[in-house]
Parts: sequence; structure tokens; C-alpha cells
Amino acid sequence: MSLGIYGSSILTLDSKGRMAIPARYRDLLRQSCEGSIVVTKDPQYPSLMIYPGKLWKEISNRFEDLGGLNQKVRSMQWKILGNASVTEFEVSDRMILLIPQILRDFASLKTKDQVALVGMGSKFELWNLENWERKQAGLQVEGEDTSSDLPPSLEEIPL
Amino acid sequence: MSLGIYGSSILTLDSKGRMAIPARYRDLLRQSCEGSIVVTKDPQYPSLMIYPGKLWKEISNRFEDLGGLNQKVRSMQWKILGNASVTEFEVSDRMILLIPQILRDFASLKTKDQVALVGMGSKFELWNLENWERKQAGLQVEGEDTSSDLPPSLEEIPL
DNA sequence: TCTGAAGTGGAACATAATGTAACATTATTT
DNA sequence: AAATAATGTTACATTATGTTCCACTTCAGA
Repeated sequence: MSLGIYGSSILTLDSKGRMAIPARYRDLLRQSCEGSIVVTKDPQYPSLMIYPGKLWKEISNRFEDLGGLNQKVRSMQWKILGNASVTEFEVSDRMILLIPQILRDFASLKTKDQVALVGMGSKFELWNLENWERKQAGLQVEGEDTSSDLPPSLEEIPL
Repeated sequence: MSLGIYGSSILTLDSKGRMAIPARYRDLLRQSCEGSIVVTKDPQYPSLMIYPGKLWKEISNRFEDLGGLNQKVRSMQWKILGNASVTEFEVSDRMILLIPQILRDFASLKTKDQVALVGMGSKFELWNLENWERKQAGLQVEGEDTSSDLPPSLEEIPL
């Protein structure tokens, strides 16, 4: 069942690469993050996925259950599991999220720069603002990889 | 089953981009919005869709269930889910709706300007008045995108 | 142990969102 | 036709929110 996380916000990363989760999402997240939020790479586009802890557990388990003998599965596992950054939350927290430098580089997010945080139902995507606007306009962006057709076992995972 | 929301109204956005839902729709909405109303982009025309909460839950769940590994599905999710603005209502409320700036820009709605709110059965459309009049006259408007053919999984969703 | 870099936390500021009340216009009733 | 009620719009006051600044902590390597 969906968490009801929708809409996009323009935010700025501070000088250390942190951002505040917009207030309207905080209650929703407290109910579903189970104390943690996970940021990882998007497998197809130069953007980041932000999962509430509970959903992350489901999705990461699905990937692990697939085993590692299929090439495409394996590289998807590297991308999703191998880049995940877990942040612990106190319930009372103002929900400030540090995006590690490796992930900022991957998505072209610079400190003191504007980013787009996009609610996609039960998770967020985090985009460089310029790239997000290009995708909205139907254009391609540097670093996207939508070439490979995926095995059915992967297509079933509600990433 | 249809809600019976029909007809069009000419309204004006206030200086902050808000509008009051016309009184004649309010009772209908209270019965079907389940405490919330959702505004999002129209996928084909430069206008906005306004859904009562209950219908939004059905539609958004359909999109989320499709997963995110297909390109065309993903970009439709971006458009519909990623741009949705959820407004909570108290039952006794006067039903004033803030249209976020990103959505106003998309549909060319300026503050202190006239707009057309069009009842389409179970949802509304919100148009720049000039564009609405052009469409009534059978003309094209800037920002239309009716080109792309969609995968069957998307065509089935009663947007 | 010292030093520098990276991460964390609190408070203050500016701005945006929200709520309230009054006004003007339209519709309805007597 | 006049009076009353309902409705949409405007203006102002209040609250909430995101961002910045600065001080403090932690950790790794010299």
C-alpha cells in the first residue's frame, strides 16, 4: 500500500551536502521509516532514490533473493545494494539528510546548489534541478542508461 | 460511478495563487474527497487535473503498481505522481486550494488572473482562460503533447 | 598527541504559506 | 424593487518553514 508521498520540491543542499526533508512529508516518514532512511543510486538515470527503512527492507530482500549468477541481476545488485547509504533518525528529529559525496557526484548534486526532491508514492527521487527539468521536457540527460532489457525477475521488483 | 461534477466556472487566483472551490461543488466533494484534494499535471495538455482524494488513491495506486523499470511508465509516473500537490481539508472548511507555482507555470496560470475550472464528471480540469477558449474553438494551444503512443498498461488507467 | 577534514547540532533570519476578516458583487427572497 | 443572504475576492496579520551561520564533535593520518 502506498505511503502517499507525492509532488516535487526545489531545495538546496547546504555547504556540507545536507538537506531538510520538507515538513509536509515528515509525519508520513515517521510512520514508515522505522528509524532509518536509505539513499542509493537509480539504476537507469543519474538521480538518487530515497527509501523509507521499511520499504528498503522489502526491496533489498527481493534483490538478495535473486542470487548473483545472472549478469544483469548482478550489476543491478551492485548498483542498488552496493551504493546504499543508511541514515538513522531520531523520531523527534528535524529530518536532515546527509547525501554522501559519492552519491552527490553520481547525480551531479553540488553543495549550495538547487535540487529537485520528487515524491513518487512510497519513495523519493533526488535530481539535479537542471536534469529534472530536462526530463520533464522529455529530453535526455547525461549519464542515463536505459538500453538494457531486463530479465523478468527484475521487472517484477517495484523499484 | 460518476460524482456528477459538471459545468465550468470562471474564477481568479488570488495574489498567492489560491482559489476557492465554487460553493455548488463543496458538498459533492466532501462526500468523495476523504479529507484531501489532489492537483497534478495533465499528461497531454497544458492544464491541471484536480482529483477528489478517493479517486486519486485509485489512480495513483495503479501507477505505482506498474514499477519503475519501463521508460514510458516511468516518465508518466514522473508527470502524474511527481507533480501532484495534496491539500488536506477540514470538513467545515471553505475549500481554498493553493496551486503550487510549478503547476501554475505549467498551465500558464498567473496570480490575479482568470482561470477556467471545468467539471469532468469525477474530477476537474483547470485551464488558463485563454487556452480554454481556444480549445473550445477547436484550436491548438502551446504545450500540447498528444504524440506519444503508450504501452497498454498505461492506456488502461482511467485518468 | 596534534591537526585537518568531515559530520553534527542549535539558533536566527528571511521568506513563503496559512488563516481571518472585511469588502464587493451576485443571487435570492419578500 | 428593495432587502437580505450567499458567494468570490482582496488585504492584512500570523504562523510555519527552509536556509544560513557558527560552534562543537568525531575520526583518520601524521
